[in-house]
Amino acid sequence: MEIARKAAILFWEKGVARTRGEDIAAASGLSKRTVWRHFRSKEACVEPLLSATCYRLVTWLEDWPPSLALENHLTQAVRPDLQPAQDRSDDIAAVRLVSILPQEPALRTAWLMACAAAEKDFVTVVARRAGLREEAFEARLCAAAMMAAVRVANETFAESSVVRGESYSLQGVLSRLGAAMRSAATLPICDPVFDDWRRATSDTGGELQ
Amino acid sequence: MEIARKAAILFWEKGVARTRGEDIAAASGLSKRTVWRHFRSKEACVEPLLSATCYRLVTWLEDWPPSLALENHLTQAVRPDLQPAQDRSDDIAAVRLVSILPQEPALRTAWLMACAAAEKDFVTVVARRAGLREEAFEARLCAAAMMAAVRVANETFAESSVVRGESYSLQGVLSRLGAAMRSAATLPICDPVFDDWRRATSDTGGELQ
DNA sequence: CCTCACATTGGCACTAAGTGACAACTTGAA
DNA sequence: TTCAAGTTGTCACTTAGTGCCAATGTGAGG
Repeated sequence: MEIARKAAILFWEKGVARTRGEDIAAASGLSKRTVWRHFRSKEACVEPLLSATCYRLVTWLEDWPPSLALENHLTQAVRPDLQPAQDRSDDIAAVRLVSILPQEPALRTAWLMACAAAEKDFVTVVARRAGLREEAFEARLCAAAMMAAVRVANETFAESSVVRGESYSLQGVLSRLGAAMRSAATLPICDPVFDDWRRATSDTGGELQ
Repeated sequence: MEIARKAAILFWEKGVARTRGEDIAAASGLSKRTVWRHFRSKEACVEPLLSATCYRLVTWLEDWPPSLALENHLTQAVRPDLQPAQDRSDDIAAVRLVSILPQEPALRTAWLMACAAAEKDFVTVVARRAGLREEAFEARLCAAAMMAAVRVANETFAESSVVRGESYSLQGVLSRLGAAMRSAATLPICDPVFDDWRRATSDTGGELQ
């Protein structure tokens, strides 16, 4: 993670092409060998940072009470003043990287991989809330569609905030994010969920496997 | 594209790690230099093949008449007997690659990039059908969610057909695909679309943009 | 038929990414 | 203390990927 932060700074300042693996290693105070032991590739070095922003959402949603709607949980449980400063600066670094995706095609692979990793874990949240098994096609589909919404919202947000210099409050971002996720959801999990509904559908779910 | 076909065979037979760029070049009857001129990386060599399957869907949907529902267009316009043999064998190669994604993490980047490329073009189809501009957030969101559905359906299909050896008809695959896309769509474009509805909503769309 | 412009390819030297093997150094439990 | 296991560094090595220039193909205009 420390490596990821250093790599993000270098990528942002010098561009990906002008940053060598050796530079990342030096900036992290490690040997080249150690960097390659941790990451498959140069671009993958920033994946933990990119994943972190996505995972943060997943984490927030992991303790999403069944009785609350998505937007209510997001805006109530996530208190801007309680977010660690580290997280905040990581988010900024991640958003910066996302904002230069169009100029840095190599970074896109890292971004997509980060989203894919978060999606994988998000399946668990979706499956639990919908009362489905994690392998159920319906659960995977819903998680993928919702994460796609998160991805596009992030990309749009990154462009408008970094490139066009507009600024947003965390609450504003969260409500847009919530709206996007809700509209993309393929299962009725964004509204409060009740056990009797779950029980009624859990054995029919996942017919495509 | 020829390169992509040869690379896919090698990746499938020997695995990605055991296939060198030189091997791909030799199999294609080209020099190493030329291969690197066409592709950013070893894994990217198979992107055209992976994109092709995704693009095929996009292409089919490009002449999707406004008056038809998604499933009707797919099952009517796509005649299994009219599909070129080349396309069919490309599809098989692509599905094989998708089926080994869990064992070949390096391939996942190529797969995600291919989906992202198709998504970009799919935005056009969605925007036209919804009467939105291509830059509209709502259009990008819908395209992303639907392409996520296509991706997950493909992954699920690849697993069950290649790994578990089940077989499907093209019609069956298309109807599942159509159902997945419909459920992921965030705009009402899967049902027949009428101009008056489009006109009524086209100027309010894309408010986040 | 020539030839000039332009695009595609190959060859070669080179840089940088990434790996294998082994030794040194922790760290924690017995 | 000692042993085992995990982490890091060094060094040699392979492979990915680029820069540069020459060679070849290809089509338009003379």
